[in-house]
Amino acid sequence: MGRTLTNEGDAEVLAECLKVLSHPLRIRILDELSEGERCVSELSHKIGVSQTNISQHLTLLRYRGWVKRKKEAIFVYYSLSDKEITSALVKICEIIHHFHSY
Amino acid sequence: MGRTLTNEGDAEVLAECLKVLSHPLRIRILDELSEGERCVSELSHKIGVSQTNISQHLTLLRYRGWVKRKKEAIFVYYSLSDKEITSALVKICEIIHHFHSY
DNA sequence: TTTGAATATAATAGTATTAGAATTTAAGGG
DNA sequence: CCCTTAAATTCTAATACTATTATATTCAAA
Repeated sequence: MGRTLTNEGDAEVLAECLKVLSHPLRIRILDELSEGERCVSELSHKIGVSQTNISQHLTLLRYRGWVKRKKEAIFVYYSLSDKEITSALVKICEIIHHFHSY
Repeated sequence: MGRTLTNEGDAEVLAECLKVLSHPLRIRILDELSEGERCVSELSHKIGVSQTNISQHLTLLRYRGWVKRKKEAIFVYYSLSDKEITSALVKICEIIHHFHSY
């Protein structure tokens, strides 16, 4: 088995991507969206944090390509930008799980 | 497909684990160690950052269970605490890669 | 066109991370 | 012992993150 990453830049980019996932709220948002699209207030209620805070995290997730936005009347619905994100999360979960039996 | 995480606590723990991996230097350290065990000064030279800094990140990686330490004479050798960490990194890399074509 | 609900933005403040400098500990060779 | 090298620790300054508060925007309904 050779080296995981070919050049230095990859580590930077990978780290940045992982950092987006390294927040409990963002994980829970993605987790919730894996069930289907949700509007901000739904997420806010279900997860139990302020609308403002949810909105900020959604902005970051959208900016980094994890979720997409759909405005409908007065509501804004968010959903996973890719169907496979759910299984990706599951896989990452399992991998981490394998080393840290929590 | 159901929910990714069963309860809230999981998101916290998963986030903490991912946070450890969310730093370019720590990724490069794990990457380097996937080739075999290395002492601190080797890592410092290869990666090109100060011994102090490498040492700090190694301490974190060890504390969180990613690497192990072996003291030999005046040197301290670090290695992956689990052989499969390399393939885990590769997998996570591929998963992230799939969404963010970098 | 005023009101109220849903969302976003801006500014702030507190906290956490990080890197670097200096210091300390540990070990071996003279 | 003293000196040197390797590594770890401590402290500090700078920066980055996060949550909160307050304010603004958007839209629909009355």
